[in-house]
Formats: sequence, structure tokens, C-alpha cells
Amino acid sequence: MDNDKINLQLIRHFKEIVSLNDKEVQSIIAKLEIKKVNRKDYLLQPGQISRHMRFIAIGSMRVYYIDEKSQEHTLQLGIENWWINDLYSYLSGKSSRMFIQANEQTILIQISKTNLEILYREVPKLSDFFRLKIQSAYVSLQERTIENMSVDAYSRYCDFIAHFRSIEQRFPQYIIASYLGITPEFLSFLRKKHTAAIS
Amino acid sequence: MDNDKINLQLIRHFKEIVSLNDKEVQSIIAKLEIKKVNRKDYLLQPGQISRHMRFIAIGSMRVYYIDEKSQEHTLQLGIENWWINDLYSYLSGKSSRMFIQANEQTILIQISKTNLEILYREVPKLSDFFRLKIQSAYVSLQERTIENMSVDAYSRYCDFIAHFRSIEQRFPQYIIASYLGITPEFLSFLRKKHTAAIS
DNA sequence: CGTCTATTTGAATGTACTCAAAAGCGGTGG
DNA sequence: CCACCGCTTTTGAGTACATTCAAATAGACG
Repeated sequence: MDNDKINLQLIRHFKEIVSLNDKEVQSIIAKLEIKKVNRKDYLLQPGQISRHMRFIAIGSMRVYYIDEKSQEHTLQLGIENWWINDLYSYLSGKSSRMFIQANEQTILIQISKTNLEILYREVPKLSDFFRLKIQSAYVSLQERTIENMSVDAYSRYCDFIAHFRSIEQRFPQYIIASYLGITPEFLSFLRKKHTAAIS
Repeated sequence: MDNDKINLQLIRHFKEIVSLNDKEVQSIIAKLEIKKVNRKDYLLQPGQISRHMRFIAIGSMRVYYIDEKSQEHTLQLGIENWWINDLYSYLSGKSSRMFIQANEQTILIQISKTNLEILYREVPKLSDFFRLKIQSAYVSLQERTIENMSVDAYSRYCDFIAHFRSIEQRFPQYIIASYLGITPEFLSFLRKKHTAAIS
């Protein structure tokens, strides 16, 4: 049925990195939980603790927080086959400052931290898989820090669309702006400049 | 002798997080390597792969890179009892973009990645220790990203001296500036503004 | 079609940078 | 002990990048 198809999407995703036999696949599938959310729904809000790893099967999500001046800042955007989480809260067990929100109707697969720890014993390769994922989260965060410190907003925008064209088309402008660390007005200006430059 | 004292400094540091018996302590000490460097010496340069975890016993270091416009950007500053590394390169095994440089005459303790992996089997608690360290590296990177996106340079400077007064006094101004993501000239201006504000 | 939200436009402003020059500071050698 | 050299910090003027605020326009959805 439908849920099986969704579960297999995650299994395929695991298999891109680690090999899994049928028994292991069964162990994993037994621990998965499918969750459907509507546009604007929250998976996590400030004060809560993130207790799941979350995989986007269909749809798109974002992670953001609101600063003291009530400004939104987007830390992560995600679409199909991406993991989305506040790793800080998940790893430390402390309460989050983040909103994790659906950008459209979205189907996720969740694995609770407790179940994942059990799975690590049954399928040790999964532990490798998530260690790699967390590493690459660190790496992309570092790359973003470097990017933010090194180049101006126009270059950041160009790099962004070069790397994430599919993402740029699915999220509203003001969310992209809050990801790039600029105002929506200025992004609007940059876009005009960009379309003028390429034509 | 002297080296023993330095090794014990790291053991004490481990023991703040995990408990270790005498046998474990001996296993660890057997794998440590003490390294002394002079001011301006490099532990790592772009193109090299970071193959050690590095603990500062005495002295201070920084991690920085140079962007396309030949600007230096400092990612990490460290003093006694801090770990200093390009985790990206260490974890991924890929070549680094970073310089790791001594800010003064410095004594470090290094553990090679190969030795550390052996140690993880002899002293599994160490694996927990470093997992926690890598987590907190992720967390502080995320906090810095948030800080950079949320507040202006003056607030960042105030927060910096509030958290790292001891560091601020040991590094030259232009390095602090490159850590805060501003020019040395502008930091000079902010410092004047700050001393005027507190007096 | 009307309402609500998102985007665009423009003017005024502010934050931080560039460049150049002067001043400060630490070490070295005479 | 002083003079000099190189490096770091300060100062200031001019400029650029990005924000704020307000108003107009465009799009999406019931």
C-alpha cells in the first residue's frame, strides 16, 4: 500500500550510503512512523525538545527562529529526501529555539531517538549513516558561516540559486531572504539586478 | 617529569566529563604526543588533511582561512584546555582550506586519528567524550551563525568580550576583528564607542 | 470579486568598508 | 639607552552596501 511505498523511499535513501539486507530493512521499517502535515503546521516550536530524526518524503519544510527584534531567520530549508531537524536540540536533549514548519502539505518519516538507539544495535550501519549525516550538517553549516563572512549578498544569492534552484522556486521570496540574511525588499532588488545581468 | 604534567592536564580534562580508571589512563597516555610550536608556526595549512585531534596545554592558537579577496577570516580561537582543529577535514578526511596557527609559543597534545580509533576500543568512554565535543562544536557554530544573522557588529563585540574576555586580551585586535567579521578599523571604532559607553 | 498576503519600488538613512595617513608599540642593534 | 624598523592600531573622509519605512502593485485563494 501507500505507506509501504513511502517507507521504501527512505530505505532507498539509506541504501545510497550503506548496504542493508532484507532482515535489516524489516527492522528499520518496524520503527518508522509516517506523519502528514499541512502547510504552516509546526513539527517543533520553541521550548520543545526535538525527539525525532525527520525525513521529508514529499513536500518541503523550513527551520527558523525569531530574534529579539521579532525578525525571522531561516537556518535550514528542505525538500524531498532531505533530513530536517534542530540537531542542537535533538543531540543535546535541550529545549529548542526553533520552529520547524511545513512550507506545503508534506509527508515525513520520523524515527524517535529511543527507537533509533535501539536500531543502532540491530543495524549498526545506520549508526555510520547518521554519523555521516551529522558530519555533513556540520560541514554545510561551516560552509555557510564562511560564505556569510566572505561575500556580499548578491554573490550569496547567485551561489544560492546555482546550488538550490529547485528550492528557490518552491519557497516564498521572504523565506529565501531570511535564509540569505537580508530583507525581502533587498532580495527583490537583487533579483531584478540578476535578471538584468543574465539577459 | 614535565611531559607527565602536561599529559595529566589532558587526563584531568577528560575526567571532567567521563570517569577513567588507572588502566584506562595508561592506555590513553601511551597514545598522546606532545608538540611544541612557536608564535606564527602552522599546525595545518590549506591542502593538507587534518589527521589529529589537538588539545592546547599551554598557549593559544587560531583557525582561519583566506578568501578570494585575500581577506583573512578567523573561524576559531583557542587557549589552554581548548581543542582546536578543522573538524571538517578531520572528520571527512578531505583536504583543508584552513590555517591552524600558533598565536604565541604553544604546547599541544595531539592524538592521531588512527590512534584515537584504537583508543575508542580500549576506552569506549572516550568515544562518548569526543561525540559530545563534536556536538558542542556544532552547537557553537550554530550559535555563531544565529548571532551573525541577528545582531549588529557592536552587539557581537559586546557579547564577545562578555563571553571571552580572557581571549580578547591575548589576541591582536585584527584577529578579533576577523573573528567578528568586521574590519580592524571598524573594531577600533567600536572599542572607542564601548569604553565611552561604560565610563 | 474581494481580501489577505507577498512582492516591488523608491527615498531617506544607517551600518560598515575603503583608502590614506598618522600615531603607538615592541623588539633589535648600535 | 636611544634610534630605528616593522607591525598594529587609530583617525577621518568619502563611499558602498543594505535597511527602514511607506506606498503601490501583484498574486493566491476562498
